[in-house]
Amino acid sequence: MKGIEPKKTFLALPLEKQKRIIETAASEFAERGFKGASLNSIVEKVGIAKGSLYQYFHDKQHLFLYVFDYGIRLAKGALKEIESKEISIFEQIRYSIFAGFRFVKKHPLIYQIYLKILFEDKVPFRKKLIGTLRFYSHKYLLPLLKRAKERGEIRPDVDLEMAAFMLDAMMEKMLQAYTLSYIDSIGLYKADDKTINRLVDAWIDILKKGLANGGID
Amino acid sequence: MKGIEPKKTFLALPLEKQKRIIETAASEFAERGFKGASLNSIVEKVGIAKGSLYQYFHDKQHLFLYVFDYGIRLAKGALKEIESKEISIFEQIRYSIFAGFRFVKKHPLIYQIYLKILFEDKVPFRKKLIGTLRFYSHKYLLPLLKRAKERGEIRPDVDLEMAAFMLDAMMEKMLQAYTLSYIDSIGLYKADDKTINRLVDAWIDILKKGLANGGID
DNA sequence: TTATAAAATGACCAGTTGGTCACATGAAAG
DNA sequence: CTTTCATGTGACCAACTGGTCATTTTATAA
Repeated sequence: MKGIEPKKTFLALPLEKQKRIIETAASEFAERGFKGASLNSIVEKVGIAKGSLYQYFHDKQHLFLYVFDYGIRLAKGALKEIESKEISIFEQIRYSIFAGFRFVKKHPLIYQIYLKILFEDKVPFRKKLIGTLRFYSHKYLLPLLKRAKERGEIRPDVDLEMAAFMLDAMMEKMLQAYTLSYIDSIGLYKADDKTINRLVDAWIDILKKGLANGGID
Repeated sequence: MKGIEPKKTFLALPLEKQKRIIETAASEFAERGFKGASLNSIVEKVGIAKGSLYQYFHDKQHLFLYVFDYGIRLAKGALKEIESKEISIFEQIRYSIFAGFRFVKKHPLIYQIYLKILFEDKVPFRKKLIGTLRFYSHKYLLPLLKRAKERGEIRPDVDLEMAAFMLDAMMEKMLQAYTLSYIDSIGLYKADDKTINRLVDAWIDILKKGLANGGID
């Protein structure tokens, strides 16, 4: 899905106008999803004719893919190279969730588009699109966990596939709770850094030690 | 949101016809969400005139709420009274996730509707609707955890609010992975009971003991 | 059988959608 | 100044949407 190009006409536009079009479209897709987004609404808000939009993009899908790809490029490297750092797995996890919060704070629209299309009907290339934005995927987490196990930071009998799945589920839900009030139940919605820190601390503590009382079991 | 009633005309219909209408509508909402669902498509599949649908329900929203409510009634008591059982918190959690799997197996359409409207734009009464289907909510989990802590099954310094949030996130994701292939990464998608058992065992193990090596930290 | 009420029907409506295209505008080239 | 050509435009299109309603069909009652 890399490198979606608009028509040349669009690239000839003043950068300011390009930006206005992209951001207006992103806002529309974030609010209404792919199918629900209205091109009429977009051109009206931007202040251009409908025909002009079709000088820039072949169709709705082309515009959508370009907007998403544009967002991805902005976010590039959000999680870059945490792996290489010489810190414990739990510090790596902490860095990862902070990176996620930083991303949804800085690019709320692209994250909202991601949420909209997660379960939406017949979104073009959904699997590929959400794949590019799921930083907490197996592909990312599993190597971290494996190396941690080799270093002895993780119990040798832990099922790492399951551990990655669990981390993914919890981190994703935290970002959702930060973004949508009706998902939140622990005060994460638009929380300040101090609150986030406190919650992440509590989270990591349970991650490390588990819930059970009395050491091993 | 309890007790959504259709018009009397609908209730006078043969039960078989009622069922056909509800199930066809449920299938349409499950596939396309609230806004995306087409009444034309529904009446065509059922084989009735458009006007007839409006003899049964006031409008699209009324039909939607009735279909959802109907699904809820079927599912009623899926998690009933686990709390009262004299088993450990981890057995209670195990029962809870099994109850969830049983539900999405038995009523896949209503669960798919739930997923569709989770992030959809402007769904009527979304918060209330998803509230009725989120069995793993704070309201349900927190009392369980509190009693478990009092019984000494959970470490006394565990943040129970966070623990409930974590359990919610992971259990929800398991049901999603069971339902949608593109969410799954550990072989949960439409998994058989044996596989589910194995995965739940691995999950509970990590829940209890945590990830960290070496007991307390 | 007839009269009355209830329910089923589908043509129709206004509104919206994504997309098109003949034309107007403007800038550059000769 | 004129010609050429890329860009901008918005009326227009067919396809669809949720919703209406005069009319017909069916069931009930007298």
